[in-house]
Amino acid sequence: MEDVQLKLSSQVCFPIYSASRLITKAYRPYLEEMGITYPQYLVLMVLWENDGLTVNQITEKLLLNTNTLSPLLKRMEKMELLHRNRSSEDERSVIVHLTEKGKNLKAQARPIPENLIKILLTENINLSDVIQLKDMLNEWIRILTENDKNLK
Amino acid sequence: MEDVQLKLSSQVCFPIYSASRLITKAYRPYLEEMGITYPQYLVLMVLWENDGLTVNQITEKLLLNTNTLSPLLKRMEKMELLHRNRSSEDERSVIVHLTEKGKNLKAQARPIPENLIKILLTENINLSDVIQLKDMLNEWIRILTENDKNLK
DNA sequence: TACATTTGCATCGTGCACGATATTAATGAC
DNA sequence: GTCATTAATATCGTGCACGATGCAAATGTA
Repeated sequence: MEDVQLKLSSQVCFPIYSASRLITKAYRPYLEEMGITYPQYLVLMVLWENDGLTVNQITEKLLLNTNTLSPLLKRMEKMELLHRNRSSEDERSVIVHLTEKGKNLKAQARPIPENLIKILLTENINLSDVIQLKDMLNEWIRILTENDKNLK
Repeated sequence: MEDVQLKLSSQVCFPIYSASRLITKAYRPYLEEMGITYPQYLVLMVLWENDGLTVNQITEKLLLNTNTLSPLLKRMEKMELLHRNRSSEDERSVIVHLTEKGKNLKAQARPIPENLIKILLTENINLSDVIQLKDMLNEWIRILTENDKNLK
């Protein structure tokens, strides 16, 4: 059989793509209770850890551009999860602060990671496998981010 | 530091999400030459391997639903990459066939996987690591697909 | 053979992603 | 100080994803 490389089953990118979608889907029931989506949950995690970041600082942490984040933050502001204010020091920057409602969701989110990992850990995959996978993906992210920068 | 689990850096789902987006982005320059997107490339790969599948058979291979695939296939038909015809045996089914144009793209796509893997393989990550990662993700996909089915 | 159920596909609405482009503020060069 | 350049966001258009819903063909059941 020729063209083995063009077979879906021999590709590594397709499993990453599918796993990403399925994981987002697995999060959905938990996040739905909180009235948020997975990308919104990511924004909240960033702000729970470090409130008062600029839009640009959030883009760097989530590896998303402003053309994705601006409308997303706008929706979250409308949902009263956060405020957006121009920085007085640099009028170009927009600083994002959590509202009380946004802060309070943290308590509700606390059990989510453990619930997810419970689904994923099986007799075939243990925690050290997961950590190894995380490290490997982070190395790829480093490479791909670098590669992307060089194309511009 | 409490709430370590809610820190972005300690999550494994976020690297999968980011890596997926970055990989799609890395594919883009190659696919742009062919005038297609990554999901369209996936459909082509499925059909190159096995032409004349029904929409349902494609959804099973790509783990996508018809509400994603129907418009996608419609766009690809408009681009003259494939034809969609109702099955005469089962009038509910739609059978998808590649056009000559769609078939011919295979030659152009042949070098893509190798180019991508060249970017990803480094001194820190070798081919057996990649295969291990692929196997692990496929196991997760199996679990998550099962988990998703149980919720319905 | 009626009729409820299931199956295969499509449509609709919403929310990402992201390239391209625009806008305004800050910075740099002279 | 003037003007080009850069930086920080925002907007627009297009293409996914996906839950919810609709619809017609096939299947199952009494």
